[in-house]
Amino acid sequence: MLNIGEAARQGGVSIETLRYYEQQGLIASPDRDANGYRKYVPDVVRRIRFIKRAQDVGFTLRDISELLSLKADPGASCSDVRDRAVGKLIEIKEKIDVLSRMRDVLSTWTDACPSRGPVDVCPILDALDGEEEI
Amino acid sequence: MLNIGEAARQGGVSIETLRYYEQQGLIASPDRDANGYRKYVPDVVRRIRFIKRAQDVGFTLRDISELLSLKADPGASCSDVRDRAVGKLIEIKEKIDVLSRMRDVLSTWTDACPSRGPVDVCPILDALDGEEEI
DNA sequence: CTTGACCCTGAAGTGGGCTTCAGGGTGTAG
DNA sequence: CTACACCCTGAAGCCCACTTCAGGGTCAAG
Repeated sequence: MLNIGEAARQGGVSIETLRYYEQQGLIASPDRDANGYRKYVPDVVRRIRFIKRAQDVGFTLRDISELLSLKADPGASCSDVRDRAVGKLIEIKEKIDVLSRMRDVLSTWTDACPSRGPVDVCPILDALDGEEEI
Repeated sequence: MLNIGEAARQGGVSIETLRYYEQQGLIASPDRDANGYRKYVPDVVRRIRFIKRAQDVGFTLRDISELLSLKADPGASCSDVRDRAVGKLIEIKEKIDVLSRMRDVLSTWTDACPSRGPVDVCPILDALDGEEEI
């Protein structure tokens, strides 16, 4: 059995984060010691890492909550999980598209800027101020 | 002269947003009519669009504030502006990199999922649960 | 007995960019 | 006169994932 500090260390999160996860229902409320301290089964570390890995690929805590429900539900199918992953993939691709467009515009602008001279002839400010649509 | 509704319409933002920009110092407090209504010079529309365009390429309102200060400062140089743009470009590229990695991992996972069968044999959940680092 | 590391709680704060709310005044058409 | 669109203010709420705060208890070493 692990106290919260040990569980946090092994899971790679802070103690506060762990309490937050519990409050959000991502981790079951553990039993308590006589002194009121949380006592975790070692398996909680696996759960924490699940959450972190899911976050690393873009899932929100709300998403992860759903994934954990599916994981625990014998009636759930693999395609339910895949659907969430595909949905997230689409979200991420959209974000990449938006950011790529920003990058392209900014690249054009920084390339156009001579990097010297006063701001009243700055092509970047001109672009921001101008009538042309991006 | 424009009242706030007209300025908002022409700038493509909401009235509340305009008041918020004023509060944040992005737009100068306009003169008021006898009834207390804001009266904008038509040029405010250009300012609003500057802000929106800058947001569109990834600048935060804080960044935009700085850009506007540079724009108004005769002592500022073009390279000051370019530096912010280059910094933002780097930020954006980093975000794209992070998202691209997420996309690649999720792609691998969704490709590996047969999309049928129960969740206890789901490769996506296995990956999230597993020991392998992403 | 004190120090220091650990644990507990509920509530509030953070950042970013708004939006919403509560409670009002103004202006004009019919 | 009434309906309706428009304007005003300050404060609070929203999302997300935490972090920080205030104020306290527990426990082992020296």
